[in-house]
Amino acid sequence: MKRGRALARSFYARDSLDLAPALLNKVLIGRHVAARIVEVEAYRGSDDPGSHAHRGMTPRTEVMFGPPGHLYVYFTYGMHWCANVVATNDGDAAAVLLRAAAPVDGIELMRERRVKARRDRDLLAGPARLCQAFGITGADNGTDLVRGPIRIVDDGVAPPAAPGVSTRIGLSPGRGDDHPWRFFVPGDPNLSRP
DNA sequence: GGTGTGATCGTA
DNA sequence: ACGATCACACCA
Repeated sequence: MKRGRALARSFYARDSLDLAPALLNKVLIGRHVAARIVEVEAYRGSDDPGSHAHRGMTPRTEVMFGPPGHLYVYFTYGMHWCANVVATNDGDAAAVLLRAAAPVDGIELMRERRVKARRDRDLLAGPARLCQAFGITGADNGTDLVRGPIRIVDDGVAPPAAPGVSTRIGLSPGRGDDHPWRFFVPGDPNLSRP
């Protein structure tokens, strides 16, 4: 399932606000499926009240403070996994939440993993749905995106020249919900919100 | 299309 | 107590 050139460590080694839009239209590959990233959100550290890392490093957020190009996977609402790409923030935390993607390969396997999806556009439209379709769980926390088993590759499709930008989803008022740190491919049918 | 609600448990 | 959510019911 080789669909393009693997992203090098240097690609991830930048601020999350810079990395986030650059990840649009890249291809996430792993566990016998592949999908084009169409929606992301940037999270930062001590200066971002919406981030898990806002109050400093804990066992859960340790990976977010580590080297770039690794997965930060967290468990939420008692039942869902969500995946982030670790960026760099010079000793502070930085990561990009993968919020939605468009199926590229292995769509039948995605349907098997996402039995509750009513239609194909629901397979990857949301951070927890994306993880379910890829089989990503807490066991993948801290794994290296450069080495696998989950990778991101560039297949030649450039990020949108003018990405959609909005505030982040799911944050309580006052928790950095006014920062325009969500980026998406405008008009893509697989977005978590239309 | 939109809104409202319950599920379910690790983290702080 | 509360969540970087989802599925389903219901209304439009």
